[in-house]
Amino acid sequence: MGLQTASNSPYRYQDSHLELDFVRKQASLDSHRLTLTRKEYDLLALLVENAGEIIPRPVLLQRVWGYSDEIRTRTLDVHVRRLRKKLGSYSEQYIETIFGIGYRFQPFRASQRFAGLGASPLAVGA
Amino acid sequence: MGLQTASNSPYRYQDSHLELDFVRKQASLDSHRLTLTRKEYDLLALLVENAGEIIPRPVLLQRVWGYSDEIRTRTLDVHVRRLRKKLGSYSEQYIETIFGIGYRFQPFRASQRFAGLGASPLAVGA
DNA sequence: GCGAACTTGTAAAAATTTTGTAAAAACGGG
DNA sequence: CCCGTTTTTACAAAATTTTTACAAGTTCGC
Repeated sequence: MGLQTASNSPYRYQDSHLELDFVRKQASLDSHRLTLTRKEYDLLALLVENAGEIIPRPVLLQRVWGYSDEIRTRTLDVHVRRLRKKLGSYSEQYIETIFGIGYRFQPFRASQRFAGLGASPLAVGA
Repeated sequence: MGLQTASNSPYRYQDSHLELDFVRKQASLDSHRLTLTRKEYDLLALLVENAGEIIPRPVLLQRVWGYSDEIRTRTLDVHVRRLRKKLGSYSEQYIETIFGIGYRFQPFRASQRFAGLGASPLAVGA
């Protein structure tokens, strides 16, 4: 055995709609190639690599743009918007805005169910 | 491991219009001999050998010209242009510009590719 | 609930970067 | 020298990125 499927390779992300190849730096949505600019890809890749986790704005600006905390810019918002556009109807589910903090990528879930009865999905610790 | 169909030798590339003989270092388009200069051939051969893969500009400049990353030159662009000219009407399909990264040779296809992400070894690393 | 202060969304313009192109200059073997 | 090849130059065109300006949404104190 020892077979490693594409879906659990560390060089690749895959869910039912979105696919990312971190080596070739390419993404596809529903088996259709997504044409992303460099910055768009970098941003998406960083979010996807940390799927399920909130990435604060300063961290995104640091890791994708190399910006220190002092710089005031709206380019992150604009890039998020363009990414969402290219993600089409899934964008709302994929890229989540954490107000006052940053953004979070969530893997696709077929049924947008709330996380059971006990734990609130809003418990983000911020 | 890469399958090798019987019709293809590693010393030769062939699709419905373009043919390259890596041993004789000759190319032909629609069965008509292409007269390429040495650099033109080297560039085309490198692209074709990695068909379907993006080759970053620094890699092309290194492998064809021996240039290190510091050197600023436009000779790659000029050579790509001359290659495209000699490839005639197919040039747009064959040699693709990956903005901000490099170039990619695509084998001729009557209908444009639909596939998502294929697994392939050559790293982009840009 | 209301409103001020702050944050994010959005569209469009502006700025920047990258590539395309033509032509001239430089190179190099014969 | 010649002549074909290669490289540089200078500018145009294209693509990307950032900024700007304002709309819309959120938080929080009162």
